[in-house]
Amino acid sequence: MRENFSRKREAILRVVESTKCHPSAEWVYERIRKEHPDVSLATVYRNLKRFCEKGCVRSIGVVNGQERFDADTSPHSHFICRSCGAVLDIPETPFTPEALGEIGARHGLRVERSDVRFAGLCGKCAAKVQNKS
Amino acid sequence: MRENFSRKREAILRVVESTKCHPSAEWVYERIRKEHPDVSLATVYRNLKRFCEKGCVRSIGVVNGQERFDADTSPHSHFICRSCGAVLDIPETPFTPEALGEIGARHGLRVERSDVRFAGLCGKCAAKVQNKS
DNA sequence: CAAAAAATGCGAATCGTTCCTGTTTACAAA
DNA sequence: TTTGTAAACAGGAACGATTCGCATTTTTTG
Repeated sequence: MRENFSRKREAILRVVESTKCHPSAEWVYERIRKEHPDVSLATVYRNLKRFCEKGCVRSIGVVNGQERFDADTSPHSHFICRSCGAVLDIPETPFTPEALGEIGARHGLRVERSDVRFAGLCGKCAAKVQNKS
Repeated sequence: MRENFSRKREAILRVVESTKCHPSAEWVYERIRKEHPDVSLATVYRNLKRFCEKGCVRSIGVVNGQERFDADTSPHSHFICRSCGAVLDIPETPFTPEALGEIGARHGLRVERSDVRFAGLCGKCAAKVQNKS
């Protein structure tokens, strides 16, 4: 049985789950308003935070001043284009849970997770830069 | 010959270079004011941004809402304590420049860098949690 | 030293996010 | 169906980090 889920909460989760663009709160808000014009931005923020706490959504950190979210909580990394801000999934994940344990032991820490962010230019932006010669 | 360096700019860079705490702009501001009480917060921000552009300082991203900086630009990773927010250096760096090239080729991207963030509890905070049993 | 360029201080503005408060909704018991 | 209660919500105010605008000061150049 699913948890307590109000209509709007469910709609917000569906929006996050239905995209691979790693949306910001604002993006989710714009999108949700097409179906539910009476949802407030505060509700989007509240629920995104709640989903992260419950573990069904993951924050992938702040990109250009906005926090970005991902409903795919399986292990994977991200690439961020420094030109257009796009966030793409990258399957490579260098550290196994055991490796995290070893690193933690070596430094006297309890390492729970690792996040890898690649940065550079996505295909489109790399092409644009080329053409400016 | 070093670049154009005003007195205050130099002082700000020295502060960043003199700590391993991966400071925020606010931290640098508080610290610099002990020697130069007339430095403004805007100048700290302006110069941190400039140092990042010049490459002599690196941003290590946003931690608890504040951007954190590191004057050690050699390859290394970071651990962030989810309880106290401390940022520690971790020598492990899983991707060589060649590996980044390969990953980029595989996905049609120009991958320029990778940043690894470990998260969990630092020694002190792990101990505190233990004691709460 | 004078003129031009660069850097700064300070307060206002911006922007993402969170908080506050009165209202609405969901759900269970009567 | 009505009533009571807790959770969720809307909307706007508040907040905090960062940036901007512009007058003033410092540094550089000739």
